[in-house]
Amino acid sequence: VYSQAGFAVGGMLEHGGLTPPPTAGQQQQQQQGLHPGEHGELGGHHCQDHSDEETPTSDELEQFAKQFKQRRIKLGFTQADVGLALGTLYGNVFSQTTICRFEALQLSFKNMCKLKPLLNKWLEEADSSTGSPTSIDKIAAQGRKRKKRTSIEVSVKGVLETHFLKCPKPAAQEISSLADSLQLEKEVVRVWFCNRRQKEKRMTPPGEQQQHEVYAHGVKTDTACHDL
Amino acid sequence: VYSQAGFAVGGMLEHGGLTPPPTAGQQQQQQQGLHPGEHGELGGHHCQDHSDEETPTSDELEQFAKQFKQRRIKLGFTQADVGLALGTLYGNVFSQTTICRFEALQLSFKNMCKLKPLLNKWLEEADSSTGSPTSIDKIAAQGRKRKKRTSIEVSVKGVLETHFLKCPKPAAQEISSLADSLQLEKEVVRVWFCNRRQKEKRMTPPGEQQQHEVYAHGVKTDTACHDL
DNA sequence: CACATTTGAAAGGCAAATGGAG
DNA sequence: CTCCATTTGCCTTTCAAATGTG
Repeated sequence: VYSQAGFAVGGMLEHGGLTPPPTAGQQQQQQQGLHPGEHGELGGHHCQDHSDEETPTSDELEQFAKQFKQRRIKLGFTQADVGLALGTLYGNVFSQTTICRFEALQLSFKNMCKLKPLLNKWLEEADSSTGSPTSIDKIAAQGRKRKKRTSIEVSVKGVLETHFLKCPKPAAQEISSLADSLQLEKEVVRVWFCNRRQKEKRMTPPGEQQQHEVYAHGVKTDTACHDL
Repeated sequence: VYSQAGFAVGGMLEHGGLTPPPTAGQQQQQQQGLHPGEHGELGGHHCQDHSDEETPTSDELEQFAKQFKQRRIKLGFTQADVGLALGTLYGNVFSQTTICRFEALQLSFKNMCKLKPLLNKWLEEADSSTGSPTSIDKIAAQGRKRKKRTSIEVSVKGVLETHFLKCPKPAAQEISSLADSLQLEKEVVRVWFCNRRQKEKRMTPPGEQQQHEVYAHGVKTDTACHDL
């Protein structure tokens, strides 16, 4: 949705090496997500960076992202390849989506800063081993840190939704039995309700005040929804 | 015949603690009855039915796709996983996108017919090996058949586009030198022009009479574009 | 738990690759 | 080789699952 108007079609046809972006006269529209400015707000604790890397500026990030993409493509890797490689190399897999966002500068500033070192490392790695384009040992990375995202079936979602309407805040026990009957982990169901509530919140503000259901009972802090 | 009747599959002994089938609430579709009857929808095709597999009807495909998705999810695989697995199993990798399209019935009838057997095979495989969730030997599939899609950089595209405007039908030699200067395979460039021409065609028909640019030179059927 | 944020599975757009016919 | 139809995938985007913080 963002215009991403930045591409200056420089006729640069460098081969082999890659020239740092032209820096030709550019206007560069305002960045939407990157505002490095305020990391001092919560008591002066600056981004703890390794000695070798300090908090980059938005411009640096932008430059890096651009170059990263260029090289990646030149080396013949897809975003997905990179995401996977990060896992095999540093035990921290990422999805193609995340790499995409990084390249498009669609992550938060903090998030960008966090990923940059990793990607930079990968880039060096990939670059150096250009000579050996052989099997980039795709040994599956086992050290997966984040839980794999669960896909919830449409029909199952329907059931959950129904329950939510009846009781947006089920007690632990109810969650258990629900999870049980749906063959889902209890944790997944619990989180689903949390997220569902968040969603409800997000959607309500705009004028709509469907207050009947929610506090008609007068009970508020209670988790009572005993009727199923 | 596909033993698709087994969806309900109560069995699956899961030491983990999974409870048998839900059976609660409405049970989604449960009719397994195949309707070998009506055929002839989706155009009068005549799918080459191999000896072992009958050409499925649209309904059958729909049923299969639906069940396929359900089981895939239940087994905890992503579309991407499946695509990859097809490669390791039968040397025919597919992207997540394709699996997605299959499930959503967004492929041509012929295409659906072609993929169904493969997916069915995978499904059986995956199903049976439920007990051994161990490393699903993701040995990279070597037998890649289709060439990996080349990503063409934005700036490079710009250059190609420029050339196209000057000469939509460059001679082999020109293609060579162009490919050379852009560091792309000649074949990639050739195909790019082919595809570009197709695109041009697609966009023109609707009343557009964009004759100015194209044949301003007066040369039309000629492949002459000697001025670069 | 609420709320903010990170992150990914699936789906959509466009086009790269393929195959058949001339 | 071309054109053209078709298959197929890279990148993108949406919605929400998972995680982090108070």
